Amino acid sequence: MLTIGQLAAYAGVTTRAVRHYHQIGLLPEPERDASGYRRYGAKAAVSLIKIRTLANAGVPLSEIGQMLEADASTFAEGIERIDRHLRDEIERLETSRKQVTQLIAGDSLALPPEVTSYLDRLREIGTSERMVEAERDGWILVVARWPEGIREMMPAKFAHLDDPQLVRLYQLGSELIESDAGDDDPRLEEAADILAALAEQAYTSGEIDPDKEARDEVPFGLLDALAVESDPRAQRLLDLMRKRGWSSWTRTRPERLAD
Amino acid sequence: MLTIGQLAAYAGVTTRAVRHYHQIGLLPEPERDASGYRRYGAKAAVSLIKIRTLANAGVPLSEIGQMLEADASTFAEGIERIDRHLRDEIERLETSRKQVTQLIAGDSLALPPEVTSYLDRLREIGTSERMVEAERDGWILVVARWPEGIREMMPAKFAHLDDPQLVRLYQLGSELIESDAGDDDPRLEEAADILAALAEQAYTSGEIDPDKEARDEVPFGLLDALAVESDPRAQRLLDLMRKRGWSSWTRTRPERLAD
DNA sequence: ATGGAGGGTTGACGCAGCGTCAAGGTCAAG
DNA sequence: CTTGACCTTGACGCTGCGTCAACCCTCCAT
Repeated sequence: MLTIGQLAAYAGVTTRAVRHYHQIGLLPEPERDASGYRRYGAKAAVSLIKIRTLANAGVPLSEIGQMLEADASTFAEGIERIDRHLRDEIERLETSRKQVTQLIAGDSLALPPEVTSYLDRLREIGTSERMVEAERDGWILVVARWPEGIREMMPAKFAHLDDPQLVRLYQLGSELIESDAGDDDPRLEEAADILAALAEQAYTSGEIDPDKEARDEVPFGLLDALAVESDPRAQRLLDLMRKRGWSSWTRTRPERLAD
Repeated sequence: MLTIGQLAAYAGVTTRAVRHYHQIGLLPEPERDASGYRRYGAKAAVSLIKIRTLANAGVPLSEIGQMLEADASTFAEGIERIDRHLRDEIERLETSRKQVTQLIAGDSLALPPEVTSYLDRLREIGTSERMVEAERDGWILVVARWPEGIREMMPAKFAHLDDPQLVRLYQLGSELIESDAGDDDPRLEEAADILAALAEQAYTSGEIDPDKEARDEVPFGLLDALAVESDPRAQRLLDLMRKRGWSSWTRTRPERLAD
């Protein structure tokens, strides 16, 4: 006759686990000896080992009881379910692992490689680190909203970097964000002019679909808000854009107000 | 400004999750509006998305806060840890899956294929189903104790089945276990004779190492107990073996009492 | 103005599978 | 007789939220 400790050791589990199985009725409570100790026979050891085998395989304890009582075909059916579940779980972890290894590269937290390359390009053209970080956070919001569409829009974004206007814009942004210039800095006007010009280009070339963007206002609002939260002077930039007939600098759609 | 529901929807989580992150201090509580509603800015959305990215990757919430604050090298180190953990987890599940698919074959619950083949062989030589089940439970105990050694001992076991004595023994066992014969059935004596002869053979041929087995009494005791629990008449068999100078039928070692 | 739908608020319990005290009683050995 | 290793029950803790409950707020249609 085994004590609970011996039984547990034999099956390679803790005594707490055994008592837990008793509590949930998975393993029947054995007889007690004179002093109230549980005393186990060999069948208990066999049962416990079977239980652990299924539990190690990921079967929830609540199902193990039925599985051990089931006939062959029901059992096989249960096994099938378990196996599917295990496959799904493994797949989930595999994709997690892929994402995690991408995280090792600095910016890629929550960002696909295309976008991190874009950020690296920004650094190459002299964009300041804080500006890149602001840009990165913006992309995080964009990717969260259009995880699929991101791939198709990136080539155009890269191409855009050949435009000296855009390069100048990032330069202005870098200077401003690093400086303590006030709301009245003339570079804000210059930035607004460039933004308006770029918006005009994009709009007339049909690159922007106002209807499409109208249906998805939230992210644009968030992007504007993010800019202002990152640097309050962005508010002034938004105002300047509105004066020029654009509802915001990220939501490049002419407003009715412009009428 | 977003409500908690809008924020949650944007990041693809539930409001409960967001509130949970507040509770544990992972996401700072935002300002409230006049009616006490939480109002979120864009930075909260960015933070929440970052949090979910790490959480989806399997990072415990308790570590995410530090990881997001950490510098690049500390972050990379954390990622490394996470990745190792993911690898281990995947491996664990893979082995579970292997075990589970083996379970589909009937007897293999907690048993390696060598043993299930052995059980199938027993069926072929006419061993009754209940006898096979008893044998199977015995093997479960054996495998639990010597998971490594099982592979090397099985060939000898298979070879043993060529011995007509052993075949007869399983036949006797099958008959007895299926019948309601009493303690005085002469077949018990016959079985004891065979067992004693086999034990003698094994002992003189050096197949058994008494010292080795002495160090590991528990499993032998369990096997004896299992037999008796499966069929009380096994007790009589044990007694008969003891009379013949063997301490039990599974623990094939001569006792001092035999002096 | 009213009522209902669909938000929001805090508080609390529930889940799986045990780990881990706490506060004792028991057993075997020296 | 003591000591240390075991046993007993009971209860809380952990992770990451899900799910009531009971109530308040806002907006829209009537």
